Amino acid sequence: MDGFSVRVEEALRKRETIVFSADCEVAYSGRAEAFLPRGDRLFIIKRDGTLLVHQPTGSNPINYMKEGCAITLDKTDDGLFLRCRHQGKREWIDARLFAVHFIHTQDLFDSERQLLGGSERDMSDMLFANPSMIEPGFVPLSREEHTRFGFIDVFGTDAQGTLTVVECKRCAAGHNAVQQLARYVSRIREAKGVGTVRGIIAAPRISAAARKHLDELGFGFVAVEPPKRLERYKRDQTSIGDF
Amino acid sequence: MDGFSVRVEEALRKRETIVFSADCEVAYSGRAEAFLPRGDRLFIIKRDGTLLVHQPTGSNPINYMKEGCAITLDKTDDGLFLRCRHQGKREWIDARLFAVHFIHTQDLFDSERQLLGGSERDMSDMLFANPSMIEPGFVPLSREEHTRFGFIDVFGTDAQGTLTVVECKRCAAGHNAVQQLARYVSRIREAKGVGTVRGIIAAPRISAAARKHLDELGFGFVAVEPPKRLERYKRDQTSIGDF
DNA sequence: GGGGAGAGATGCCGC
DNA sequence: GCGGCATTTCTCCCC
Repeated sequence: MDGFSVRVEEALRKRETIVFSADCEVAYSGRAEAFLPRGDRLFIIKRDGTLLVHQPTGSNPINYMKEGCAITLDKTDDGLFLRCRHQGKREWIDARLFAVHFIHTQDLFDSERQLLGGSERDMSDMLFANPSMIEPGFVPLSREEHTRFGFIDVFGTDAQGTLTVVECKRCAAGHNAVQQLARYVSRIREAKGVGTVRGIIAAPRISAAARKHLDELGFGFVAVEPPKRLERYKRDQTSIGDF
Repeated sequence: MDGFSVRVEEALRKRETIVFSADCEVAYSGRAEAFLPRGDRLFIIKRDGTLLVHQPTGSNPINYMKEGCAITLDKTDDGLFLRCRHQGKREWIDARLFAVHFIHTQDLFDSERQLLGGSERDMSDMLFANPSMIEPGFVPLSREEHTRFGFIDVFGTDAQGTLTVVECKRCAAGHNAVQQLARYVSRIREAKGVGTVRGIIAAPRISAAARKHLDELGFGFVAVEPPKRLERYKRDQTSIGDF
């Protein structure tokens, strides 16, 4: 147990990644309040002051503290505590460690960022470059624009020259998408003094309730799948093998 | 490296928790597409078929697969690959492992669930029990109710007997909160044929834009902090020490 | 299983 | 810093 303290404190000083498992109980206070009774968990401490506590199942940490928390070990008469404080956010986690099963500390070298495709951004790029996917005669004017009316994915004119707002969703559109679209359209109507501004949702699909709402407002829906532009890139990566 | 394969395969068979770090590159395809170039990462595999890939900084996994994926090791002429397939979701992750730095496998015992307080649910419970926090004369009729109008946090009558919908937010209220409230109020007006249904947002604060929208619709705002009911509970827990 | 809404949401960007 | 909005959101609950 003492060897554990020494290793943790040395690794914290060297800003190494720390992984250990322990029989423990955990308390959290901050934006909410939580208490986790005794059991075995996996702890991860990163050099940026991130703390993760994982149970043996589930993809999300049962407790966590974001980058920038101060972590200390506190050996008291009541036992050994791992204390984690986030001064800026007035949050803290205390874990009482009844027994430590294993520990590993290591310096990890990684300067890479992940390349990501198929996002809503990629989708609006695709529609901007291929406006006929929205409808024949559509002329895009701008995309991904932070206007004073809000953040509009694609903005343009239809075959009749009518101003048209396109709201993209990379997955099924719901109420939120309809309400966002309605907000943009009504603000542009007001601001431009134009009675006829069209609204279109572009998404792989739309929920029945949202579709009903959309129809009532006189807006349109276009079925569009998000692009997967990385597929070719990855096929060209011989290093990652065959897919 | 061969010892690594043996340990992983034995741990997968025994459904133990597996932790290892490796110099690797990672590809993902599913809801989106991603590629992560070579670097050191920490891998966690849980007995329920969860895979997490962590970089040395940041609180979120850079790659992950939820519960239920099939994990295999594949030794090819191109090198060693960790392959993770999620048949139901048509998602996969392939990690090419250039070098493994350490590995630990262990069976973890944990049957506990976390007790949580300070949620929106706790907030509406508090307002239901203390209706004067909304306004004098407010009489609550229901809370957290799934009605055919939607999910209404607190529903009741004001001092004049007017039907009133209260929408709770545990943090700052924004546009969504105003739109939710407007939707509930208009549906109840329609359904009951009542012209006068009031709407109130109860939250710690409200954004300026949302407040403007709220005022235009004739709705009200009440500043309320979410309760922290676990504080006393945890103070009573002598086992977790002194706060 | 789909839809709707909350979450200790998180993260990003723009003002 | 706040605000708005996407997210491989995740999670729960109800229909």
